Amino acid sequence: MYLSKYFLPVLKEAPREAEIVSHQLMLRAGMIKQQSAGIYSWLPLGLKMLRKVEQVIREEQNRAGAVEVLMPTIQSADLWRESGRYDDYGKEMLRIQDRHERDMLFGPTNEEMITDIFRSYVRSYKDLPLNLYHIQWKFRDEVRPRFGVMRGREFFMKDAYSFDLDEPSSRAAYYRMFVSYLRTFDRLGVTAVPMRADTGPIGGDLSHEFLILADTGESEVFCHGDTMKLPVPDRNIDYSDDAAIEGIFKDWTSNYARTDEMHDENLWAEVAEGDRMNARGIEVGHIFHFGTKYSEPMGAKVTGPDGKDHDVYMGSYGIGPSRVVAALIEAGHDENGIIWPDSIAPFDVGLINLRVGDEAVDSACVDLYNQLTNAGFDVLYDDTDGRAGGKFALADLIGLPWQLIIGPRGLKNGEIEVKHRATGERENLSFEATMNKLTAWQNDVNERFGG
RNA sequence: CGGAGCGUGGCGCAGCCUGGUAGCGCACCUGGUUUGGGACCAGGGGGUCGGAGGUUCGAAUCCUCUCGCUCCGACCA
Repeated sequence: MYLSKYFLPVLKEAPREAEIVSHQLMLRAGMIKQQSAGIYSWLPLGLKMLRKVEQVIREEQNRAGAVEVLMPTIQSADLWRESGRYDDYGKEMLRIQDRHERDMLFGPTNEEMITDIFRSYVRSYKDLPLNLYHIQWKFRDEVRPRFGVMRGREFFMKDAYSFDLDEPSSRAAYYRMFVSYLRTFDRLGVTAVPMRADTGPIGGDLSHEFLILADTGESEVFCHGDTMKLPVPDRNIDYSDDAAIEGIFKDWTSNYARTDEMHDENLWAEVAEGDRMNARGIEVGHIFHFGTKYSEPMGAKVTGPDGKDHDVYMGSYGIGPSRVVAALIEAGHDENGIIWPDSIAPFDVGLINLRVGDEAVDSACVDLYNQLTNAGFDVLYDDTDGRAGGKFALADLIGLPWQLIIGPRGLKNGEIEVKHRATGERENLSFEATMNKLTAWQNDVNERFGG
């Protein structure tokens, strides 16, 4: 992408209303624009990140055996009356009427609708297990939206729903999603820790939250240090091996790990002092196992091997990609701007032309741009007629992993200045050495984080 | 929903207390000089001061109402 043809409206100063760093940086980097309290437009750079996060989540859901659907944002109130939640959900649900004065709502979640889909088609236990998910905008009319897209009213969420014949198989489905979340956050290049969670108004008896660790996180995290050292299963994981999956779940949940909400000082005291880890985190995922809470009132049954009808056991599994984007920034930034993880930056490389209009520099940049693009790199080429300082500031602000700086001075020696955003390391390399370095990096990233 | 605060060119702010017809920095446009870490000179465009009503000869400024936004608390991916 040529910067001159892109739409990247950066701000030198952060708008006053932005208090936390991710919100400030998202506004400054031209990723989002607020339209109303808790409601945002996603501009090209922000959308690019949102899509990348979404895609990682999708790949890991698919790998774990979930099947993607897409349900509408607008739902009929009737479904919610069946489950009893139309009255229970309260003011957080945005209620609207259509022209025929039918009661509708902007979906805050989709348990009812997915249960309706399920009961419309599935009759036999032979069709189970089934896990359907979608990635769709949700609306919750929060009393107090804040922190940019971190707590918006409209937000993007991946929500998966599992259906099983009985409780043991339903728990197995829960464990699969648990493990899939471990892999998802690992691929997103962040440390996310599962914590035992309150099941809340949604009900159920088994629930975990996943928190991305960041100093600026809202939740206080108490966990056993060993949890941080556990290996995340690699891409060859076999999700059909229930015992192995349950083993991973047990490894990750045997140690104490809770947020301030569920914290128990007595249990915490039992953790050896040297093992206690106290940190802050941002909740980005939440999974629930809730049995027949919705299937029973809504009549979602299958015929079992015994020839009788059984209410299906369900669980739901959410990750908010829009919040994840903000959390990545909270977890990775410095005074100059964003530092994206290697695995999930909006572009791989920023190519900076220090002397636009100089024939030699221009053609060197274009050649390198084409070469990199052909090699599979996503490159943002700063071909604008700006000054060096401004270009460097922009590159640091949007936080691409690599900056390739080409100007007349270095070009005389056939060299490019190669800067790594995360470490600040810079070196002068030949064009060939630059390609080799980036290719090695790309291979390493694919190896560690690739699907 | 309780408490606090803020709305003045695109962004950041001053002016308000003590009414006199809107200003600064950045950004933007034109010309020129520059060009390796947010240049300089000259010229220029853009705001009915969130909205409505009131007081007054006169309102960004005082009064009333209203809308929007932010922060703290209770709740949430």
